[in-house]
Amino acid sequence: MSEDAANGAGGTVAGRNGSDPVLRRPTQADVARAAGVSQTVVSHVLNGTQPKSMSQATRERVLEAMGELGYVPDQTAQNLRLRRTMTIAAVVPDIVNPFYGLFIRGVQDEARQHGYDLLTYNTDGHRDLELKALGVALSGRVDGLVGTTFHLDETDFAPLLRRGVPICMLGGQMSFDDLDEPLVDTVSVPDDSAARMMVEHLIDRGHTRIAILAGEPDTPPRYNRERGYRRALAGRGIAVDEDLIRDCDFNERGGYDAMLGLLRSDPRPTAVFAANDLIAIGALIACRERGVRVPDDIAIGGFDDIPAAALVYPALTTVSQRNQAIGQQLVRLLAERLRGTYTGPARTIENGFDLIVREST
Amino acid sequence: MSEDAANGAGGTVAGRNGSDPVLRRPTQADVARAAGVSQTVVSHVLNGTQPKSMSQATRERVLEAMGELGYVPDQTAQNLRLRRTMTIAAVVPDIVNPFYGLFIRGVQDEARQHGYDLLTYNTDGHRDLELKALGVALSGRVDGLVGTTFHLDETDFAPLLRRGVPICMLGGQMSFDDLDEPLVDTVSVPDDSAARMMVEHLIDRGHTRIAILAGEPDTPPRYNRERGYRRALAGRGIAVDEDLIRDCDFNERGGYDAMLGLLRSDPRPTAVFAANDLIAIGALIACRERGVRVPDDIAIGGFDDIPAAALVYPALTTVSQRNQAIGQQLVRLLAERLRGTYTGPARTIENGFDLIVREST
DNA sequence: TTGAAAGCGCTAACAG
DNA sequence: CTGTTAGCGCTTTCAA
Repeated sequence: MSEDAANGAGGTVAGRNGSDPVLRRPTQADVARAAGVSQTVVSHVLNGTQPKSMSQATRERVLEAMGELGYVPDQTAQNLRLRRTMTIAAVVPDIVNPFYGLFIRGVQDEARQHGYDLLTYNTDGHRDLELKALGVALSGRVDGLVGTTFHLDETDFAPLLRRGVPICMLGGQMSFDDLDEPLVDTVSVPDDSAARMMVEHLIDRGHTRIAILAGEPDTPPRYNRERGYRRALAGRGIAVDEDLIRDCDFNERGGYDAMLGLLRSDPRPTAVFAANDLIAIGALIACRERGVRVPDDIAIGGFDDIPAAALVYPALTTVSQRNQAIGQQLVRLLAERLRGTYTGPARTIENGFDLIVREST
Repeated sequence: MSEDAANGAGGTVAGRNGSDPVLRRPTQADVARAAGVSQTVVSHVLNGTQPKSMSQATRERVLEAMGELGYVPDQTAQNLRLRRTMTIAAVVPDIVNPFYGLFIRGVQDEARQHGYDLLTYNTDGHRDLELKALGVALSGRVDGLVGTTFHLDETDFAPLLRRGVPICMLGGQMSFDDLDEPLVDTVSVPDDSAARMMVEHLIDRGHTRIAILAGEPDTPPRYNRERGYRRALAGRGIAVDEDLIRDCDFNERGGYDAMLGLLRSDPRPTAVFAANDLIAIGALIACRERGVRVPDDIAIGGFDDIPAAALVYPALTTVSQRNQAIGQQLVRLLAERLRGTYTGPARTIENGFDLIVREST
């Protein structure tokens, strides 16, 4: 109502294709006109600049005009002018995977804490989509980047870094994790040590014929977890049977299919280490269907400690990555760079992990 | 390297607080200078405007300069100029809830299809956070809005609608769902009918003493699912025992706690309808702990068909909302409005649902 | 076939 | 205490 009147001549704009007319957003100029001041003043009361000097009367007049017009500052204009968007991007393979869902939630909460919005990208672990996600940072849409990628290396990140866009990644999954001098801040999850701990737990339970449902080939998690598996066996003097190392998709279906294959092998393994909980749960289901008792006939260990791990039957022994905390941690590192609080070389924070023994082993 | 040189005088800018110097992003002006043309021409080759007229030679020179400088158009400038951001916002209570995780994934995929990026907001079902999410749309950061809110009504959406920002919501959860003339497009999930179907299934199994773990008070899902529950009982001539209607949080903990309460009631219910799968899973765990067999002693039905529902033991009978499809559907509606392909009155699409009978009932 | 210039809405240096 | 002015990087009319 008052908004309509105050917009003055030409205050409305034709809706596209003849729908209801749409109001033009009021601008600072509109507010200034309504309050009888210059646009500058409006900007100043908006931003609280010139704290001492402005007269109380003017400020109130402006505030009132803003209220009447329903003025809301145009972020796109602020973004251009201030050269920042107060938005960060989070890149993950798949938000539906509870591990990344929790991770994103941590990112989200921490980002809000610092006043940042969050743009999310699912890459499904495909390089082209991962690159596309970097593109949004290159085009100035976001101020920084967190997340994890499977197929990017330092040269992919370089253009961003050169332009001063800070990047903080979930490490231990990055291809360039082995570089001497990391280029981006990372929270590193020591996948190999964690995997090793899990497999050693299996060995401690008396197993020697231990299979691994290793995940998708050519991905960092796969690589690191398999490495941990091999080291655990080697450390205890157990020979690796390559036939016990099985590829599979990182989800229930993958675990289910691969487990069926494993059940046909002779002799059967007495324990299996699944590269993530989704795989482990799929394996659990395969066993149940085939009448194989867990853990009596076969022990199954998982990885990630997603919420469902505690809920399946038998409850899954797994390794916790504290994923929500990782997301928060990452944003904290990023925020320090965005604020300029920290400007030093790349940092690596080693994330902890816990072996969580439940019923499946 | 070439980028450095080509930026020419003043091409670098001091990093904040003395870190490595950071390159200024090349602009169209930089490209124009390098190619010996005007900025206008650069813009034209970038956007393919003036398709016929430009000389091949010029175009190539410009393209080459772009490549050398590593030019990427500044989205914030485009946003301001074009008055659109190619970004939409998705508002959900909690992305960690698999129902919304899947929903978001659907939104994400469909949005990318149409060239839109996605800004996500978790509200935890709190009105203030829901309003904050609307704020980003008001400030011009996004071109449209999808998602679901618990505590907003038509008056909250009005300012956005007035400004021509299209909104498409997951209905059946909205407070103004009962309005004669809905103001926003909705994909409506008929919670009440679906809940009714579930409860009737329980009755068909011979149960008459049926409890409901109803979820959080004063939320639309709670309201609608409880209504379906009441109607099912009424329809079969079963009196409602108000003591069998229990509040709980929409998660496993809530289901667990409420179920323990229910197990203490005398006489015990022989079946319980949980307002979502997370609640149902919590209830399952409570039963297992107390040695109550499901479904023999108590049958449990859920709602949502999250992936874990098929994986718990016993596998959960539930009702599927086809949630990923809902997200896609919503974005499709939104995209039509953004493109101007559709400009008519608000549409409501009734979403289907399926009763999925597994082992828990 | 190309270029000059206006302006999207805002911030901030500077002048009065 | 308030206003003038110059852009941020881009698109798009209009003129040459």
